[in-house]
Amino acid sequence: MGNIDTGYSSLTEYKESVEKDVKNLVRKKGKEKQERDYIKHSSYAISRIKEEICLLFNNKYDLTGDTKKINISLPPKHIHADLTVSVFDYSKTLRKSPALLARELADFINTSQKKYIESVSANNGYINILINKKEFYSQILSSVLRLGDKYGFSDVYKGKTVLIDYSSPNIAKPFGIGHLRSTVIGQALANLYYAVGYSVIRDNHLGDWGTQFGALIYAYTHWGDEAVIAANPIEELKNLYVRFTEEAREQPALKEEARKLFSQLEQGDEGLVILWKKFRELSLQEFQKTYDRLNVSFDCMLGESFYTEDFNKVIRDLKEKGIAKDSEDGAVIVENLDNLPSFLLQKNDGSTIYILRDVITVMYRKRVFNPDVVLYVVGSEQKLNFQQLFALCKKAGYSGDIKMEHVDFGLVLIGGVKMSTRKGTLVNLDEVLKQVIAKARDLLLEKGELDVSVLNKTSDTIGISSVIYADLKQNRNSNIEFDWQKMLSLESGSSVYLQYTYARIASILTKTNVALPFKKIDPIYFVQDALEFKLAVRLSLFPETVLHSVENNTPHFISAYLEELAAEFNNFYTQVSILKTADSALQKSRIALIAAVATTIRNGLSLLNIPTLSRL
RNA sequence: GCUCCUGUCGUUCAACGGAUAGGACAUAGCCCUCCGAAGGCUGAAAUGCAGGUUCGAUUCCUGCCAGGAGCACCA
Repeated sequence: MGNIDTGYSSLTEYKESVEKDVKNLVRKKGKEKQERDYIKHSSYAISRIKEEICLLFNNKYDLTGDTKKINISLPPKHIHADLTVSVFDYSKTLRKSPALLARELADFINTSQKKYIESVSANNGYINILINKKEFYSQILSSVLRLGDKYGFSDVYKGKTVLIDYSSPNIAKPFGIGHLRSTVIGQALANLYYAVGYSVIRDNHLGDWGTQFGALIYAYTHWGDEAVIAANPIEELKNLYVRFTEEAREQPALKEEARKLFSQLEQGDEGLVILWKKFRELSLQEFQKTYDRLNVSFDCMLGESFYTEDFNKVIRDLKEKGIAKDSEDGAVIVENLDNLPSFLLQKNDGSTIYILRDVITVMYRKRVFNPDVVLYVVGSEQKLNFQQLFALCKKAGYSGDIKMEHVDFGLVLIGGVKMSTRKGTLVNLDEVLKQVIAKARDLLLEKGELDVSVLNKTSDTIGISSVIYADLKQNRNSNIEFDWQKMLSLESGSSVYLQYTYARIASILTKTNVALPFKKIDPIYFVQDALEFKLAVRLSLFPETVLHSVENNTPHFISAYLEELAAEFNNFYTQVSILKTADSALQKSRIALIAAVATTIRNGLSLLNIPTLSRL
């Protein structure tokens, strides 16, 4: 965080100051790991059910005994049951037909002693479960309300460390809607991994090094206008860069100039370092505004510029290991690695190229953070590069047993093709936010009765949320066709639906004078409507959903879950009046239920880095 | 040319190899004197084509078709 303006004036000083920040960070994370309170996953009601099933299965057949492998979910609508477990996996290992196995297991379970399960029935390869409602219901509600904003968290990955490399915008280029994807997916994953017990290092791997800076320096010194830049830094730096690429097309010699300048920068040329530092800081100030709006934060911003030390040593080592070699013109290349296309490591003028800096980054991360997992949240167009990077690091022994994963995502397309800065088809994130906030504001004014002081804040929150949510609700790997109308939609299927549901509940709770969170709920089962119990069962699956989402790096599992939960609540809401419930014990029980729903919606959205409002 | 990704209602997205393929927008209707209608309820509407694997395929394999991305001195 602290390396925006540390007053350095040379590359050496810059790196020293960053090193110091990193040392503090490592200490801080170590301490946090020690002192953090973890919530036992086994304490959740759903875990107890799974354990019971697991035990019963193992009593009948000698199955693996791993609770994690029990596949539990809600049954489809037409099945009358609370939960369902499939036996397909076991049917393969036991070489029995799914239908027969399910029947045998169901019969066995029905004649055994049970605590949480009332009874089961077999259907095809499924075992449909009726739960001991009294026991289960009170356990779920009390755990949601007791844990509050920690409901859904667990200790499953306690002790593990993950480093997440995300956002990583390029200096001197506007923050496009494409970078939003890496930023919001990365931030959601950071929240999710933390929730299941990981120690999380959030690293913004800035694109602040490379030949582009040679180009930028050339453009700046030849065409730059100080006053224009001061007025609108990023826009002007972008214009300079665009002008450079245009002119370089006419005169290829300019590219040579840019390479030369970058090479000099890399060798620490004082004048060039000052320019580079200026570009970097101007950009970071702009980026910070965007991060603040999105409520995104990092533990460190170790850009590419930080990983250039000792690259000759690495090159030498890779050559000795027979992985890299000199090409005829003096560059360094890697050939025949795992059948991947060969690639360049170092240019023939001795300066570094991105993949070499990535290798050094891996080594640094291994040495300093020693993570179990590293996630690269980067677009799918870089898939090949990561295959090459991972293969090289593995072969050279640089990554040890770190699990490195490219969490790729599709492009944001416009008119079916990739957005491009040069073609001017890049949609600026600020522009999107501006419009969506204006739309939210109009809508709020239409609904009336909001005083101006909260109007701005609320429309900001709604607008920004819906942009984040639109991205996170879909599977990462497919391309997104950018569509203004869809982007500006604030109806069902947007974050507003969830925030609206939350606000509805908050409103009821205010009217019943119940402050959230309330600590105690009577452990009595008092359910009149079938929907109440169904809601509770769905609530119990939230911790499972969080885990599932982490295991697949898919934040959209959370949004899907929340939308189903909200829909079920809204249905309940139209059928039952909480305020008019005559029986006071029943009313109390219902209040606890909706409070638990609200808590879960809030927690889920918060994992996606989206805030809730008690009033829209 | 080679490699990878994606083809699902009109549109845009879901669906660990599993039960009747699910939502949203649009569309045809219904529901506010009643806890917030930014809501709820009821319709119509889809797995690119051809084979294969098996108890079962939108999902896995092969071929074809269509769209997108990548393939050394950019990142």
